Amino acid sequence: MEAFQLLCRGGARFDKQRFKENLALFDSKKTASHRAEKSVSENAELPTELDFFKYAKGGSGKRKAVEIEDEELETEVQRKPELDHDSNDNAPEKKRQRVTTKGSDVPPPIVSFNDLQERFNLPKRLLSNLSSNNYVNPTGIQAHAVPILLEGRDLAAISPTGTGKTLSYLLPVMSSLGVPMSNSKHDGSDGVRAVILAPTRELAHQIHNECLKLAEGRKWRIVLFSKATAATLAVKSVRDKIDIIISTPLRLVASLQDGKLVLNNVRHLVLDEADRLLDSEFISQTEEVIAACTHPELQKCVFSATLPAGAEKIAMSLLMDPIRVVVGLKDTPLPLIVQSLRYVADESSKLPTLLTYLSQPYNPPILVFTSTQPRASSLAEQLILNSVPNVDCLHAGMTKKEREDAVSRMRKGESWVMISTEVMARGMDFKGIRGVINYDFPTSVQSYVHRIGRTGRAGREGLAITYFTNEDASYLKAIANVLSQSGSTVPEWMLKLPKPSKLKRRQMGKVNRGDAVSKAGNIGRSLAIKRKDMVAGSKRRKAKDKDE
DNA sequence: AAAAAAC
Repeated sequence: MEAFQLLCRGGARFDKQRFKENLALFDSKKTASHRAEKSVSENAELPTELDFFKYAKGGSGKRKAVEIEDEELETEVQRKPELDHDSNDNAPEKKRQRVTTKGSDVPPPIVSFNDLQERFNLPKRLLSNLSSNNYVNPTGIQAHAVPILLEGRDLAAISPTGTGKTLSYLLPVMSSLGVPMSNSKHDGSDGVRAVILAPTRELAHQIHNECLKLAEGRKWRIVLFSKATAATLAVKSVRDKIDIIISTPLRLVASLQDGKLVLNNVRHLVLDEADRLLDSEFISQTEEVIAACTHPELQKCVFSATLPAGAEKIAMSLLMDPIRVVVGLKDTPLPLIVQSLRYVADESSKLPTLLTYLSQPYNPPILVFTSTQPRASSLAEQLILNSVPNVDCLHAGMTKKEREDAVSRMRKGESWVMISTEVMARGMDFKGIRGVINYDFPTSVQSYVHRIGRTGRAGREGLAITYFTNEDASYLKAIANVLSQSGSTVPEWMLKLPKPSKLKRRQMGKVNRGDAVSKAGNIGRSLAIKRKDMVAGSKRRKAKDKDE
């Protein structure tokens, strides 16, 4: 491991001169990356039926017409504030991100953050913290979600990657809490008042940072839950002064089971990346946290860029009289991400293809996704051995410190090529990421959408390239559909590929996509799934108890 | 379905 780190350092020298040259090159020739990619294709022998570039002349012609400005987005929001039906069947050529809401008595959206002061008496400090952190105008999801949450309603919010979901729940939660627990005005009810759940440590950390920005100037106690903080919170007098806990589910569950944490005063529970937190691997933990939040005035909300039908049903069953807000088309990436699919024949041609790509001028930093931890490590090693500069690696098999260091290098712009696993796929907001390469094909539509959503954030452009081999053929159609739906040009033959079996379609999260909102009675099935998961969860817990 | 992630 140490040897690897040394290698990493050695290979990771920051070559400012080259960096400058690259930037200069790219400012004048925006299409160079496309050309670089095309020249690579000469290396590979393509079977005619898989010759992507034969069909994809000019790459993303359709997409160029789609220029989304934040301002445009808002006018759209103002014009159509209260549409009352699902947008799933809308034509994909809709250029702008539109917002659809569903539910009873939906509060109207805000136009500017200042509206919040009149309508909800938002603390002045929060408003000034917004502007001092350069939050000027609310995004579509913020305009809709903030008033809904401030009215105390439960909410399911679906909005594309990089559209400001975090602020959409932090702002109303902090406003609703009103006065920090440390303030002497509080002596009645004691204990943690808000819990925010996220699926990875890195994401919890990032949410914590955002939360601290809003907290500036007041004595909020906002805790990024970890082993260390869990120990200090075992003391009731400390715990009772906590305002917000941000955590991964399992960390909270561990403390709950130890009896060292009580959540019976929690008034706000947020599930970020909700579909992930409700999937079969996480749901028993998530449910345990939800069950521990016993306060009758508990407000719950779920946020994600994707919400497959199964997860949506579970989410809706958790919420009380919920409002559902969808920005854009569900399970669809932002249109300002230029997406392409790249045929690489087989496993052995992936590395040469990537090396060629990285040997040409490209826009750093880029994020490269692999399917497993060992593949991430060894790919990073290979790139370093091949003298690729500023290569970095991040997966959950690394130590906490290694992970933190990698994130900080990324934030500082020191990494040009970050090799990672799914751990980086969701929620992480590295503003500068120019491109994403799916070195290994994503295993679901949701994974694809979240992975490429690491680029093209907050109105910036981004590039997404997905390698596919012959082995990935059965999943290709589903991903090709995503490209097509979000306005990228896709070769006809990909869309005409035979439908994968029903099993495969379910794997790709595509089943029931059209009629996602439970018109049909699939509730029995979803309950069955839920029960199965709970049994699995309790079995796991029992096994754990035995161990201890 | 499988890997990853969560402690």
